[in-house]
Amino acid sequence: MSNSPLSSTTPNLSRSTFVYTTNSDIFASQPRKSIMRIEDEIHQKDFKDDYRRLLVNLLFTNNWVNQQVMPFFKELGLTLQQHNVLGIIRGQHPEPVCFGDIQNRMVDRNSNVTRLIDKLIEKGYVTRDICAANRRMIEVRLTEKGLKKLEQVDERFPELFTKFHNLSKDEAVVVSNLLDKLRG
Amino acid sequence: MSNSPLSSTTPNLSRSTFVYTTNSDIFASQPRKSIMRIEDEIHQKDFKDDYRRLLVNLLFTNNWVNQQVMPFFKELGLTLQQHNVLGIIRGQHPEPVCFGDIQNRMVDRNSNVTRLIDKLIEKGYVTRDICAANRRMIEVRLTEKGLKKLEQVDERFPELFTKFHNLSKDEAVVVSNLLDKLRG
DNA sequence: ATTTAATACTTGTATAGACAAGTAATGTAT
DNA sequence: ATACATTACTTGTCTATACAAGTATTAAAT
Repeated sequence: MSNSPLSSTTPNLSRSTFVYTTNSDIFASQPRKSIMRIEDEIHQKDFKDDYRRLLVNLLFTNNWVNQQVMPFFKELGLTLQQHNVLGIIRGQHPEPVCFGDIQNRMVDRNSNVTRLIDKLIEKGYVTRDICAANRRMIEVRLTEKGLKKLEQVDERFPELFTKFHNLSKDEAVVVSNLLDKLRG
Repeated sequence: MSNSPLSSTTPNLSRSTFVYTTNSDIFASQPRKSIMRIEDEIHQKDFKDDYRRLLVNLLFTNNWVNQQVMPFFKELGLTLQQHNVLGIIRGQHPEPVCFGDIQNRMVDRNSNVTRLIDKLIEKGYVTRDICAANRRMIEVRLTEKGLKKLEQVDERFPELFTKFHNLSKDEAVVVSNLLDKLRG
């Protein structure tokens, strides 16, 4: 290696000694799983502020979540947003849904509903019609094909959730509730 | 309103009755703050699966976090990623850092370091030089201007963290640790 | 010494996100 | 009835992301 202060090739293996123990550890045949704390992940010594650590952890975790979720939906020929929208439309099925309601119920509300629906029409999963009662509005309906696709996703969902099984159900609930509280 | 099944104009006010209580509630002059659960946020009745609720909550919370954070950095003339990179470079200052190390330490590792650094050079916050010892590598260094900008951000950080004060410090630590555990 | 492989960064492209401006339909006020 | 405002969706533009292919330099193998 070079003698420069740069050090790109140093292997990225500095795992923390911080370990979550469980009662059954003594009997475990596998070595205890060490957890990569956010400080190690991004090579930062220590966060002065607990809220700062939380912020960075949320951002970092989001990237991790995306990496778990994106390939899952990609295999199924959907994006995360497209699946989200399909699910919303199914929630009202066989009644139609308008764009505004889709927008309000979306997880990512910055997404452009018009263009998302365009994609879903291309794929044959939904239809769009001008609403007779209010011609500004668009009625979006699920097709048979769209319903089938959603069922196909449902079947494979458990497989996706296993990626989250590092947390117990109770812990998952705790995180969810605290995230609700965080947003206020 | 129209008689169609569409209902875009129904006000979005269906707040949950689910409320976090504290010991001091009895003495509080303000009404207790009701929390918007993820089910209410996205108008979903109930999640069958705790892990599914967690997944949706993580995705939704990420959007919320971005909305808190983006305007903060925008006012300072930076993006979140640009600030992240500047911070990494400062971590080594006055030694240079190469692209690979920046990549490894970034919160969002999908970002294109080349183009991010280009932006930071445009703004005069960093310099880039070919590493003499290994001419494949680039030495990135912070300028005085870059250092000043980071200090300016530091000064205003507490203001950003107040957005997270719906959680106590202890709760923030709990969430952080559980997120570490989630990623495994 | 020359080929082959690996490393470190660059560039291209297709898609998605952020944000503002635009259009058409409807509601409201006089 | 007409003008003005609001609603609901559309379009444009700029930037960012995801992913793949490309270039230059160095390391390793024979």
